[in-house]
Amino acid sequence: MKAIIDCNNFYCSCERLFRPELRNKPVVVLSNNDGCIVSRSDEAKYAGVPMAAPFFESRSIIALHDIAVFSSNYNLYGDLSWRVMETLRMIAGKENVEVYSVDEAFVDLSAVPVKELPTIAKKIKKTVEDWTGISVSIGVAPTKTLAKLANYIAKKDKKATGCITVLATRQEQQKALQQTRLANIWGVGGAYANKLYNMGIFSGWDLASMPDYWMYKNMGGVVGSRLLKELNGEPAKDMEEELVTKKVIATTRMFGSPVGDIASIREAVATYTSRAAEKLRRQHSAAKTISVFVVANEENHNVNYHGATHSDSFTLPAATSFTNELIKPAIEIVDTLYKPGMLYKKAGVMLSGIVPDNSIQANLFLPETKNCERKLMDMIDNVNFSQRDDVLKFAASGTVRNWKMQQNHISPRYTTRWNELYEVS
DNA sequence: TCTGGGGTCCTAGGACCC
DNA sequence: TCTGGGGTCCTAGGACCC
Repeated sequence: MKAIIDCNNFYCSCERLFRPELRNKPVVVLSNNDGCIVSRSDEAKYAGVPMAAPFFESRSIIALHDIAVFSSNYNLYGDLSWRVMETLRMIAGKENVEVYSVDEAFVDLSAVPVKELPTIAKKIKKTVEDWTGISVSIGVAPTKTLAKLANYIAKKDKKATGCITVLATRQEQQKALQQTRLANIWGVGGAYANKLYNMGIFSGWDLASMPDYWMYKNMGGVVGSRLLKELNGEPAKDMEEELVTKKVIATTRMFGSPVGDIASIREAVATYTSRAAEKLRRQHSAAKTISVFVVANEENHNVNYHGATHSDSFTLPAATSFTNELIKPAIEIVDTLYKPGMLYKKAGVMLSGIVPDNSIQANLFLPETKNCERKLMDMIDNVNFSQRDDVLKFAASGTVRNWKMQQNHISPRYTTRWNELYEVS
């Protein structure tokens, strides 16, 4: 059996942890640049705030219900996420935990007798909540997909389930599948859901009853076959090893407001490159190819028009993880993409052709300067990581940074900065 | 006029996830 | 006026090779 442990309204819970007066009050958290609503407390959901909708569209409903608004504070969420995951690793054993996202983890419970699953789930829930202050929901079932389904049911009616649902028998699974619409099944997105509704397939159970060749043909080949197995209790998505190395590393951002001067765009791209290189070094990799794109801020021609994207890439003579070696080609690409007189609203950097970094330790065969650069990178990463912020940066990244995103409702970094520490009076 | 068979690698695009 | 960011996997199709 597998469990999925999912933090309830994670970003909102993090904010409320340090603002106890907001407990039982409606709260929302915004995406980068204060663009969309990405997390809502239960009270905000009841008030009718839609998920993933633009912030400005909900302003009136937010004012009406006196809803607390926060810009996203990734320093805070990252730190609390780490605490939750550490707790799970301590309870279940490191090798049985797969961190799936910032607020979710799968836990392998195959060693636990079926009878004891509800008790264990309760224990996990209580421990995480006692140790971190973050409430969680838990779904348990034989496969990852059914565990996600169990978790969906646990969250849907928190009072009835106590935020825990175990689907151990086929009868329980059948009932759950029958009462769940397709779009809420893990692995069925909007495009497939519409297609299936038009074919007269509505519930998870309908889908689980289709033949394999049909799933292969209509649901994306082997992806569909795997989904069918998972729905029928046969694991097709295994627990994954921790520390899988990413194959693409991207850092992309909207600007706070449209930007026209090339100096700012160079700064932004240099900054994104630094961040991407940092992610690269964290997984002990080096990249061979860097691509850069900019998105123009053009007039809207239709609803779905998001402006023209211009991109180019550069393949390095050898894979590297050194920020300075990546910034140089990145800025050269900016210079070829940039058109004077144009306004831009977004830029991004992508690193690919990722290979293990073989110069992590001082390398006898490299010139001494290379080994110094490696030490320099390590030092920069250590300082920036301990502060959870860019204390040290390359000059190309700029100091004024007037292209930076808007964060008009940001909360303090309570847990990662001494001078922003939560105070008890 | 007639034009093989089998393979690899790469890229773009579509679907999905949180 | 104002709509995020960062990933994954898979397939199809083209280029190229012998």
